Amino acid sequence: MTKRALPPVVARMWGRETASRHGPRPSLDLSRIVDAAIGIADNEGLEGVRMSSVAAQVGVATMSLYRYVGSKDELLTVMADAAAPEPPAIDGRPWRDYLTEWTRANRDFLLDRPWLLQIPRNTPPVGPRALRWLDRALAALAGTGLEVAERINIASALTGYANTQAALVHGMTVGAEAGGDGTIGGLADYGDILGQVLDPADHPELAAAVHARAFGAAEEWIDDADFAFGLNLLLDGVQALIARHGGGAAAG
Amino acid sequence: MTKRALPPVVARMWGRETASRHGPRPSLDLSRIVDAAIGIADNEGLEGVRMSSVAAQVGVATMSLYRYVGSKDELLTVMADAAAPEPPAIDGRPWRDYLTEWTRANRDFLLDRPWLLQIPRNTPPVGPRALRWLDRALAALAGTGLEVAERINIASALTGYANTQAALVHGMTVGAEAGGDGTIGGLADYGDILGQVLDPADHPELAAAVHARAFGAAEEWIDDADFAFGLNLLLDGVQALIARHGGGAAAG
DNA sequence: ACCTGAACACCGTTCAAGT
DNA sequence: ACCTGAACACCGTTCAAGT
Repeated sequence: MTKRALPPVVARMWGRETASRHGPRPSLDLSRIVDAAIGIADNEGLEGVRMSSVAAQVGVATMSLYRYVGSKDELLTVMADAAAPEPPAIDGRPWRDYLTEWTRANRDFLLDRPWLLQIPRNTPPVGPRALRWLDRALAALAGTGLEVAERINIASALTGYANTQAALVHGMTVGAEAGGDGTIGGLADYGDILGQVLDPADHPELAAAVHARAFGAAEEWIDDADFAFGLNLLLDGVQALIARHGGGAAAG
Repeated sequence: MTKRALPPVVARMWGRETASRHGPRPSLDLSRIVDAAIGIADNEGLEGVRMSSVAAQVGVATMSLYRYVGSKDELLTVMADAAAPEPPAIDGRPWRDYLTEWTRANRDFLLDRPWLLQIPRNTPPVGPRALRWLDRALAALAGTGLEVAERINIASALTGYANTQAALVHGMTVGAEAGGDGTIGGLADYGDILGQVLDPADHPELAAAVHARAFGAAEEWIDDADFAFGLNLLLDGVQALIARHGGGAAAG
């Protein structure tokens, strides 16, 4: 309410830095730094992103970066917003069609840049990109008669779902790689590991599932069907809610 | 299928270390180390967990820890499993009642130990505790006629939801604290920030929502109602699925 | 086989000058 | 006001001995 000063990271993400009056002009801007950092993360993963490597990439001394970013954490926060693509266009589609694509696109860009999954998000969305994603989801639900708070909750549940799925698929796909030392190398392995480790007395249901090779079907376990399954759970719930409201166009 | 050797972390989590034949007996075991590390994380947050601080806590040299843990990352992985409580007991309750409590309990222990949210999970669950949680969810759905794969997917969607919600609530509650420098200090701030930053042309729906003070209602925005809302979205979806299967006891 | 001290490598960040 | 080199602090991990 009280119009407090914006937190520094937020100000920077929106280009709201108080412009400096005199003295030499800056030789960089934040977006060049962020793009360089994103490029490094794409190529080498998040561990490749060091203040020194980013600085080298843009051709300045490491220290110069601290003119543009308060800390490495801030840099990561800004990267996380900038690395997302624009949300898909609505084009007048019914809410369910659109939100299906929206959620899928959300998951997909996380899988394209799995290092995004490693950046801890301690706040609700504040960056322009993330807020544009939220905005589009709200717009898609505009005709449904749902209240704003409900629509926000739905969008947040869907983002959460996209995140969870991306993390799961990524964890299964990559397996033993930089970072998680000697972990799991795909689904066959996973069932195998569970089989070796489970105590039927302690994990009866799982032991039965493993025995029944529920994890053996491997390839199709991770594919799109599972994603659609959970997503439709959520969207069915939304649809039921809309119906209960006696609301607008509950097309699908 | 091929009964590969267990990844070292997994072996350690399940106490499957190959016992050593002769020479001095170990002066520690993994669980003492892990408990110490958890204690530190509870008191000081995850940054307080250093190999040196953990070693000091158990009274050995830093280097000794590497007898029990391959790396700090491994230690974190083991901590993440050990820090979870046991899942709630089913007591013959109908699936919907139980899964509601299950998901809520899941969120709650994450909020009790928010440092768990910071530990990146690159794999599906492999620890005994996490697998017991999964097992109980499968058991609760046993009478519904759903297939194992479906039940696993449901459990995974629910854990994901618990995680997302915990992260959201935590991010909103703590605000400016160690780690996320000068970020958001609660919901009033959030609405305020959005108000300052949004461009109505670019974020029309959100701008309208902020204008209508959809974020101003503050206190109740984050409370239990929102959690229940999204959860019921999911559970309604599950219920619809069960009904479609023409399946068992869809009580709840 | 287990424990340990010293040493190394790496990296984020502070500081005091420079222009 | 912006850039920079040197230096500091911190911490995970390797190594070579010790028992």
